[in-house]
Amino acid sequence: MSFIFSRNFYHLRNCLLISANIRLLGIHSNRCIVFLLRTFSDVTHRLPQTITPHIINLQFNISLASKEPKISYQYSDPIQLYQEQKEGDTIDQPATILVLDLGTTGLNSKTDKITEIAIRDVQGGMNSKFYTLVNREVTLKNHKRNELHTESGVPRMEEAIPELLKWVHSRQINGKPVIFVAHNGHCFDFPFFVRAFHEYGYQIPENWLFLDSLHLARQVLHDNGTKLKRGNHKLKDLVKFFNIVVEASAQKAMVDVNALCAVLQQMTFVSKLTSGDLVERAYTASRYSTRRSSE
DNA sequence: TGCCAGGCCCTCTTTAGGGCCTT
Repeated sequence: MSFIFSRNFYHLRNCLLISANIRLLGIHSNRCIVFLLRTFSDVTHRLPQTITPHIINLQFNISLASKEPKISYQYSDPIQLYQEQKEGDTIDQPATILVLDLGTTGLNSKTDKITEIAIRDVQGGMNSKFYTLVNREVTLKNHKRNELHTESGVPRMEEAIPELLKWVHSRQINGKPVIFVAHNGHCFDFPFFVRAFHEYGYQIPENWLFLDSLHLARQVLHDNGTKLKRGNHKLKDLVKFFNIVVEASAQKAMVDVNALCAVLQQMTFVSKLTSGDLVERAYTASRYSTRRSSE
């Protein structure tokens, strides 16, 4: 039992949420018992060896009272984008595609603050989702969300950026570009994102690219002769247009990320856009930092 | 519901105005 958990305990917990507790339900001395496992030492010291063959269930409890940073790395299913493949070809992934959504205190990237970061790698798999609340010092209008947001476990932006850099690097394919996709990203998410990096002395890596799915939708869905009218390219409109079912979640920004992943998938198939085409349509961070330096 | 900022895009443009879209 210890051997199994020594290899998997933290990995298992991190896949769920860094502040998650693991409950093990088993049979011991002919009685049903529950063990709450917070650390590996709980496994080695508190768990009776006799329970080993009688584990009947594992439960995962998300603890909101934890003092640990609340950055979560979660599993997601892969999103298959359109891939032009001829017989005998091997599939070449030209870039890592990360769908991004930010929560903020308002619309002005110069004066408002990021409060929530949600990113999903369309490749899917273990740790393919990055989610965190940030800037616990700011106050949200929504009282219930503000209670979660101001907890001590919520990292400051300068604490979250190094974790974000490490995570993106872990998703990168052999130094190939990373494309961040966001809806109305040109005017909203990307200026906030780039400005936050500069504010804390971080440079956006040169091979990070940015693609606005609103811009893309207006171009490709119009070119494709769809009946989507001008003024109907909100994320909700696209979700409805493609008959996508959106799952609810307490992680508000991740709901939109999941929706945009599905929308992006549909758009690439409707317009036969490969990942390589997305790379060609993406911009560098200088597009969003030029305005800042000229102020 | 409308406001907030601002880049994009469309229309009636040519010089500009206004709606879209994001929290």
